[in-house]
Amino acid sequence: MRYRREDVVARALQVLDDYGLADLTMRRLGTELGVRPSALYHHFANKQSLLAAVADEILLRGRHEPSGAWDVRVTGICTDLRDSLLAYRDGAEVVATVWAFGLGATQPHDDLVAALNDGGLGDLAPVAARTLLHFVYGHAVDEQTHLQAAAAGAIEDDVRDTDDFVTGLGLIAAGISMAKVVREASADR
Amino acid sequence: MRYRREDVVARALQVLDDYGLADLTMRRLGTELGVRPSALYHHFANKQSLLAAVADEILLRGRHEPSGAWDVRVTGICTDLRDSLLAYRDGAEVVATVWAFGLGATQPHDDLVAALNDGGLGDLAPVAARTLLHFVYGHAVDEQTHLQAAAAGAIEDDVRDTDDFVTGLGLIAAGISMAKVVREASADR
DNA sequence: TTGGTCAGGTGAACGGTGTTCAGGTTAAGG
DNA sequence: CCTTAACCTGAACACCGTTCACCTGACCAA
Repeated sequence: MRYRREDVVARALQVLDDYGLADLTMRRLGTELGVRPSALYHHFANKQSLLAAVADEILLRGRHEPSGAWDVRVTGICTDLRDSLLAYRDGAEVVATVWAFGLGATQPHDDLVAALNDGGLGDLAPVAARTLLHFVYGHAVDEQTHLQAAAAGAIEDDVRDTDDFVTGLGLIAAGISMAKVVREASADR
Repeated sequence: MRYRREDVVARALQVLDDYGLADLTMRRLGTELGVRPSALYHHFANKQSLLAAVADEILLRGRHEPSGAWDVRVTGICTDLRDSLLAYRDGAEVVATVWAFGLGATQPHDDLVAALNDGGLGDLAPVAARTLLHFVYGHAVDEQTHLQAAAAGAIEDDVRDTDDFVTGLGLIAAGISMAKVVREASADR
């Protein structure tokens, strides 16, 4: 059996979901495909590139085209992003890392900037977008970490995290609305 | 020469600052101290514990006792934390990871919750504190990553990041103030 | 002064990791 | 059919964190 790039990515995503990021190793993935680890380097220059492709695949599978008013679109992008990250084991860490290293996973950022620009945020749009992303990624990583720690020990609250996410997101959204008002008021001067 | 726990931590912090997190290995640290790697396990149960001690040391060295009105204290804690993270190479990633894994680095969180409680945020205090932390950690990690990428390639903007930090922090602070007002208004009902 | 205790260190190994590379194999297209 | 290129092998390299039986030297009580 010979594989194409997309086959490897799909299998990597499955290994990630089944065994976690720590066990997503080139040897493990090779074994899973019935192939030597070195064969994987015909599809990806290194492991980071593989993970970048996995991150993009995670985002692609959970993507909803943003629609509606700019502010509901902003919160929609964030909650959809969160759902995408939580849909696969360690998904948040993978996507956050890839994004931080600038190797991919730019879709959520681009969508957010577009929505914020439609909202008239002007040059505040990029800052606001990154602020939102830092929150979503940080919260999702936290949630997934504690969720996995709870799976091997004491029981933790589950529903709490969703409320926390909505509340935290609302906090930032409120700050953005406020900044928009201030911006427009100073533009009238 | 025989070492104590604190000596090892100090040296680890120096290795981190000089060579980065990737090169802060048990073997490297051992060599730096003129000691076999196995000797380090007399001071720390594992590498994670070592890193936790390093993270706490980073925070301790940059710590300023919070003072003033609750809201200036909140922004003060955040900017001081950012300064602490940026004071050492890869400091942000180390502290953020230790905090995420729940192995230490709780001081900033505790300080924030205290300040927000003084501000009458009530049960919103923990959520607001974590939202602020996610922003500070995320922004600092981003900044340090791009700063290091710029050190080995194209030139990047430096001052921009500080402005972005202040702006983003202001966004969240505004959201918190707004939530506080809403909270107090609904309490009058 | 002596003898014991124990924190600190040694040396060697174990099982893992990402990555490289010269060469073999197989499917597809002219 | 034969060539070409994509795919894969096998073996090695240089690391990594961690464990464990054993040694050593400073300190303290007798």
